[in-house]
Amino acid sequence: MKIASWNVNSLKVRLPQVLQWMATEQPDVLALQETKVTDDNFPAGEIRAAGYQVCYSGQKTYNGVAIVSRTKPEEVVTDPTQVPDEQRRILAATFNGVRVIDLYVPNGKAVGTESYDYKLDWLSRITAYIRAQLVDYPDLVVLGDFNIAPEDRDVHDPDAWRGKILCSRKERKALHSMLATGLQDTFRLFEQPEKSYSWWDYRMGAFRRNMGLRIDLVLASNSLSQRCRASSIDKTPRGWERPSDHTPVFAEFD
DNA sequence: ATGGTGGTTTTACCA
Repeated sequence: MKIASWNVNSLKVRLPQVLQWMATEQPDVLALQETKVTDDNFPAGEIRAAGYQVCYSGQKTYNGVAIVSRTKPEEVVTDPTQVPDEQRRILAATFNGVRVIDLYVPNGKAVGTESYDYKLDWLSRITAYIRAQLVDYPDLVVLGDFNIAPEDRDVHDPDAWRGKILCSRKERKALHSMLATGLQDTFRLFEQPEKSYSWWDYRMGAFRRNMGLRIDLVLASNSLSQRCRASSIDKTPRGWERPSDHTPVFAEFD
């Protein structure tokens, strides 16, 4: 079972790239973030015409999550009680007995801002939700745009980013608390190339210069992670014309 | 040097 995540930064703009990537890579599940489309405008027809199922939770202009899949999404949840939030950032569904939670973690803007406090509070609440989900679903994947680089090796210039948004101590501590519920960062279960990143700013030729961060993660529950046989980042779509600023990440399970 | 790029029912804001 191949499970992928991609922050598409507008599904309207990126739908052809999503369909192309799925045709090539054949994931069983693809979690999307920043779809930026309301549910009544969601391109479900095009996705179903390509032979996939889809569920979604969106809003106008900002945020929005969706999961494209081979099999029908079951037990779909958009608003867990632990995380009251008008922003559309969470989508949970079950595929072949594997619980998948798609997250678009708040960016946080800058350390010390109201957005930063919202991010930390949101992370604390979602961790409570994950803890509860693990009781019901031992085979659990939590994936998406975490807007946190877990460690310095996930940052192109750790000294320049030290203490900044996406890298601050409190954000990393919040991610650690989430992992401590019983999740593994699947990317680090395997040997990986150095300087592997999943996001590059559109500005300053960041992709060309590989000035990136690894902030898109596929986490798997301890029991499911024992069946993980690969975890990778596919940089190819970031090099396409009119790309998202993120590239797909994915893990494969036996 | 506080810039720059891209998306959005835009002309300000978020990332």
